Amino acid sequence: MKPTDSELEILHVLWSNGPSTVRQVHEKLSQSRDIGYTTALKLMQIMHEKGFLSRDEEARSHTYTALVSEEDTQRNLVDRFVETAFRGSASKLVMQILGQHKASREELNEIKKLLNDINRDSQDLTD
Amino acid sequence: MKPTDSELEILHVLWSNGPSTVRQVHEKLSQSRDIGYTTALKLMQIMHEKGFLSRDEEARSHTYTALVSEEDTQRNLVDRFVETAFRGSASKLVMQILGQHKASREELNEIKKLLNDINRDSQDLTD
DNA sequence: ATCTATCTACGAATAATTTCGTAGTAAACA
DNA sequence: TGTTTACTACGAAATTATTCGTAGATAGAT
Repeated sequence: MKPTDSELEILHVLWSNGPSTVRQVHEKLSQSRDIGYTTALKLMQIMHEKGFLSRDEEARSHTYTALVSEEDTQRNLVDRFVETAFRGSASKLVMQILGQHKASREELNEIKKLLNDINRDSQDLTD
Repeated sequence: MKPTDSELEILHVLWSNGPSTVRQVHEKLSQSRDIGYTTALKLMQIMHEKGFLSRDEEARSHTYTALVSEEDTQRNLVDRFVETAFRGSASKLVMQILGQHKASREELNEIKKLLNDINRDSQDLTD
């Protein structure tokens, strides 16, 4: 299933900080936007019901852990996004980004390296 | 403003087929999913209110035209998507797609060409 | 002229998301 | 021990998106 935008915010916190309590997540979210504590709590409870998070109820303040990996989730989101926004053309999306100069020179070089690796397998024709 | 998924479907029809009536759009949408005529009508009326579409009311069946371009819209959507799903890292998104082998060899070569053009301006270091 | 098909407008039901207040409980502290 | 603090659970309001039915008007066909 697809996490909502708010749910993604929470997943990002858990992915970078590891298992956390509601308070820890709320503190993090508060840095970037206005959000009440019980709002964060409710969201995490719903995510638990949905199976996105596991919950350790040993301590009074429960500790939540992401059950979905960042990679899998992003793969899923990208698939959907390519479908709805680019009618299935992943390369059109890539071209769109690269054309916008949204990547630094280092990043471009990294991407190019990756491309070279891929092309090595399948007979590169451009160079 | 951000078009919803349903609105995007309609925009795609108008982008590829040009100005169309509700009936024409509905016929196209019906090919890929179940949707009532008045649902399509309502969606297009709302999109008109939101400023996504213009409407020619000369004839009894109104003709709608997209007021936002495919390029601008996709740029916008990509920006949002990179922000919410990849915490701002466009290159991570690109790597994700390329790593998935979602592009054909021809597409990969096209992308590589584009990268070469970009690098030409800013002193390529990888080759 | 009447009937039928087609169109728009509009209201409203449904569902999903986001938000927070309140209540109740347990821990920590004074 | 009694009070304050921190936590969960729950209900519910507000918002947005999606859906379609019905009503009314207009054009075209018989």
